[in-house]
Amino acid sequence: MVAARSDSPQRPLLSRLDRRYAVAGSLIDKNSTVPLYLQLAEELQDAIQSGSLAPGGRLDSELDIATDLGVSRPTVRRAIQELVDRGLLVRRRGVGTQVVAGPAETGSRLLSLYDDLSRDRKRPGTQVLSSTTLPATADMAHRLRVQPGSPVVRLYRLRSADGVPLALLENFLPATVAELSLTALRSASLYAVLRGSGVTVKVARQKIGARVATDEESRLLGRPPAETVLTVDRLAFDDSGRPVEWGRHTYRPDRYDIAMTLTV
Amino acid sequence: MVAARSDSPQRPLLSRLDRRYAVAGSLIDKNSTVPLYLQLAEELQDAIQSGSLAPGGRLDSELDIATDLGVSRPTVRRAIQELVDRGLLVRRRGVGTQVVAGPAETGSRLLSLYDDLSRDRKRPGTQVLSSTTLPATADMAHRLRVQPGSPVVRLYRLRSADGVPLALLENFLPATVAELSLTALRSASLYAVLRGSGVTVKVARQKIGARVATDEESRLLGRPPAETVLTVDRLAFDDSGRPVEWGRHTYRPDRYDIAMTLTV
DNA sequence: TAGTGGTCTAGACCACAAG
DNA sequence: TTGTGGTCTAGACCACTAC
Repeated sequence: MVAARSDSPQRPLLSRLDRRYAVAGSLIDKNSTVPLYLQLAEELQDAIQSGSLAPGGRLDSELDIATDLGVSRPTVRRAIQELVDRGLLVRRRGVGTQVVAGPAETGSRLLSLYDDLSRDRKRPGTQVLSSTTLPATADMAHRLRVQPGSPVVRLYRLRSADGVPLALLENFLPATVAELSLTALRSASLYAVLRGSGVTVKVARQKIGARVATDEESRLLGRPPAETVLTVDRLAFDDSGRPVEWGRHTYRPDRYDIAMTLTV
Repeated sequence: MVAARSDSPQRPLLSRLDRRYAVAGSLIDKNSTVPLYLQLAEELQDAIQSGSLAPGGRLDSELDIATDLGVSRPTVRRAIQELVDRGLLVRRRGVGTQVVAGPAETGSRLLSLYDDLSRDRKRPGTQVLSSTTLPATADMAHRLRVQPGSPVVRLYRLRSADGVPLALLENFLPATVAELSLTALRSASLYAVLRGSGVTVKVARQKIGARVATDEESRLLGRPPAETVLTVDRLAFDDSGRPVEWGRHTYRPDRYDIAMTLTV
């Protein structure tokens, strides 16, 4: 409701502002450790997803919101930009900011299958099929920027949702990157485990494709032979720009697809 | 080269700054219509992709760059943020900004297949197989936020690269959105044609999956029956947040995959 | 003409990492 | 302690849209 432009223009501007301002005090907490622009972004997202801000509806101007909330315009702009990046708002100069139509999609469904499943309340499970250290092939060495022959950890995991096999995850990591706890890997995503070891994944580049499953993949995924699989080939980098993980994943396309929001 | 921190710390700081400053004048043009932060972002991207800024290399601090170039720190921050979003740079507080390893990937490969192919110099071609207006089914009406039965344009196109069939593109648009020139569609992307009609696509939500091709798809794509196809199901919105296009696309996975960069 | 978002400035204080 | 990026302020001018 806050920052929602009234659809009844006959109501005086000032009283609308005043009414909102009375609520504004509870909106953002300047003493919180959470940045103001993130607090405001979350408030706006809640308002959109709860329907208080209807699709097609216009927000108040950035300056109005800033005045109402007692923050600066750049802070408001940054909050709005967050939601533009998430595909929930669109802006036009000379016009204003409007809510994008359609259902409020949830998270990314891009980087962590485990977290995706958790968010969808799907009860994720992980079976570590194999965990070995082997010398880097030329291909691995090239991708991971290590010397050929240097030790690389290979993880091979079967990810399931509600007990049904969903994906085969093959990952390669330079052995120098981290010691991995197999126990932890059963109940968390690889990136979460890495974070616990001080490795922060910041960027990933990936390619999505499709092909016919191998016999092994079909067997492990509990599918008839020669079915289709969705594939993801990913290289992840940490916060110093160094490659820390190369992943080749195959998904059952009858039970999973990759969702994303694009902004121009 | 500009803004590259020297790897030889014995060189005095001041002379490094002076040397860069001499170049700085040609770097950005304050009278250009191109925003300063975009000019700087392009300069930095060129420096990274040309190898002047090596993977793992550190940039000068934001304040140093701002001083050198004679712009404010927020402008420099915004330029750097652009490249962080593109997955070329990573930042750590207390440490600095570093270049992400790996080959400089080109564009998005996400929204416009036609533009992707052009960028890769692949000579894209389009055959409009069908262009009809039909009443909206319940499914179309729900997605496009129109009344069931209201007129919807259905486009069915075969996209090829260097003469080889690559993808089947089926699109539905509310007839009120735009008049589409079939001639223009043969030599441009749908979104480019829409833009010419005053419709600006700002946001799109899509799901990527895979399945076995239908007989018709196999025939049109010039493939044996029952091969795998990569599928994209997309809903696009214009700059007022209104749904303007629903697309169902199928790709030959042996000749195309979907590449993207993710940032956390 | 009035109002909107887009860009830019010149400061400030802070949390964090490293020496 | 020093330097880094992270956040925030309080202005300013502009291009564009709608009336």
